[in-house]
Amino acid sequence: MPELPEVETTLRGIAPSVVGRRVAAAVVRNPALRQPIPDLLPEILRGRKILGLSRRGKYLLMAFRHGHLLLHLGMSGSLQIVPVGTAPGRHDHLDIAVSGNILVRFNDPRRFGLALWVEGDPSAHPLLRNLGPEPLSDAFDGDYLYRRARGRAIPVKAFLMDGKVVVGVGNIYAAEALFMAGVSPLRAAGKISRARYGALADAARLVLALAIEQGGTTLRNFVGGDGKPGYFKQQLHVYGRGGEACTVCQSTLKNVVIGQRSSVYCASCQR
DNA sequence: ACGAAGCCCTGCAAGC
DNA sequence: TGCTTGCAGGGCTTCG
Repeated sequence: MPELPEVETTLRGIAPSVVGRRVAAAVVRNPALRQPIPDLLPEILRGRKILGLSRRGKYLLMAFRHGHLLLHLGMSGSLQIVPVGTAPGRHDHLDIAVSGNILVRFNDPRRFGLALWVEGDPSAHPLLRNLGPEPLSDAFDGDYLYRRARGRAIPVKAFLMDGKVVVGVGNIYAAEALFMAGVSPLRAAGKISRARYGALADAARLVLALAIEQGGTTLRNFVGGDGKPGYFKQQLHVYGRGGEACTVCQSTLKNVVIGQRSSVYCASCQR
């Protein structure tokens, strides 16, 4: 499931092959994503030059002179460069062929993803304008989290996964960051000290940076833009390990549900 | 304003 | 073996 590191990995894998090239053709096979892919997308993109590829949270933005293609991988989506002429598979919903015989293919079995055309300033788009800061930017630190948590009663894990607070921290990395910082995922967000938020912000930053370095976490069959799997999974301490032994103190890791999400933590290391 | 719950969708694993 | 059931989950929407 793509979280920020996986989206970043995809961006880095795809960008060198597409930026500066022109769209030769776009093909929509199944427009029924979270929101429908616009009917006119192929016409909008044809012949246009891709000026850049960037990321905001888990959204990818393909920049053109007359607008942006806004992409989201949902929880099962992937973008890959495939050889031109490769037969499309069952969930290959969108192809973007660019000059130089390069094909970018969007695959998303669960169709929680998104491919929208945005005119004007993309940061003003309803899906982007309320997003919190990037976790790897200077705007994200312990003081920021502490300030935003004033008066909040929700469990800190749900707080950390709220895109209005900070973008890109999904279920995997929230669990890992909380473990690393020694903070219980169940603790009310408003009842955590400034110092502990400092540790938590550092942990989130570290775990995300590490995961990006490793090419993301491969779960199920995530692959980056270059088709290679990520290697971060081997370093997960708590995610997906409920019932197993804590890597630090050997206690049995607990499984709880927080905000509809399964959450694993060590009741002894995390307070 | 806040927080909890519901919804979208399909692959996979577990259970019968 | 082949069916059914339940779970996974990002992020928006709805409800209280």
